[in-house]
This record gives sequence, C-alpha cells and structure tokens, in this order.
Amino acid sequence: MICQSFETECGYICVYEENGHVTQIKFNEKCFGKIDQNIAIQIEDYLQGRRQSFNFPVKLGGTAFQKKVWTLVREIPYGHTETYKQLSEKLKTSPRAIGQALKANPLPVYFPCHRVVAKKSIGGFTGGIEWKKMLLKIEGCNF
DNA sequence: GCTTTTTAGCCCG
DNA sequence: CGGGCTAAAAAGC
Repeated sequence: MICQSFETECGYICVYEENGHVTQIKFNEKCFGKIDQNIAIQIEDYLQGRRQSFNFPVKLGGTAFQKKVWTLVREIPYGHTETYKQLSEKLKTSPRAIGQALKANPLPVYFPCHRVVAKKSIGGFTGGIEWKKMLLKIEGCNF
C-alpha cells in the first residue's frame, strides 16, 4: 500500500492506493509516496476546481447500509448540498442514521459527504469542519 | 437474536 | 438558544 499527500490551503490531504484502487483518504496527514499518476492528477485537478467528478477504481468495506448511503451521496451534483433529512427520506431511514454512515465513510471527497449538511447548520466532518467549508468553497458553494 | 450504546439531527418551547 | 426527544445502525453480549 502506498500513499501520496496533496497540499491545500487547509493542510495536507493523503490518498492511499493499493494496486490501482483507492482505499482511503485522510486529512491532515503528510506522506511522501507517489500513487498512480492518473489518480493523482484527478485529485489535484479537483482541488484546483478544474474537475467535477472522479473516475478511478476504489475498494470499499462497510456494511450494506453504509454503501447505500455513500452511493446516494455520490449522486448529489457538484456544488449542490442536501440535508441529512432529505437523504433519510429517500432511504426511509432517520437523519441520524445518515450521519452515522457518513462518519464511517473511508473516502471523503470521492464520496462527497461535504455536500451533506444539517438543516440549520453545516453539520460535522471527519478531520474538522474547516475541510468541509473549504471543499464547498472549491465547488463555489457559499456556506 | 436480543439489548445497549452511540449518533456529522431535529424540533419545539 | 438550550433541552429533550427520537429512530435507527452498530457494537456488544
């Protein structure tokens, strides 16, 4: 397994790769490896606001429910936000269950959980809400 | 399987 | 702006 860091105005973001598949994305972590260049370019382009979606293979764990939520989140269009509640209604579940699943998301950014906000606040984010704000800002969303 | 714990929410006063 | 409430998933047994 290898990983590569990318610099942002919020700190470093670290992407883990295992034989061509992205397995994990972490915040505030610096490392010195080089991952598959095709993937690296996509990440870099996204962070510069030049790319709106990803096209690389990933490897996932997680429960059936978590995968359902993550998949649904991926369908939220670039630059848009939805609330935990809206998603919960789509899956006939509760807002808090959505929060739990997003917290367990191993691939933030790829599964854009930063586009999911609470009804009256921004909600939470792994690695700090500063990241969430920054990612939304990249997408041209003022929160 | 059942019970307890935890939750990145919500709503109402 | 608290507090209490709640459902539902995950962890524990």
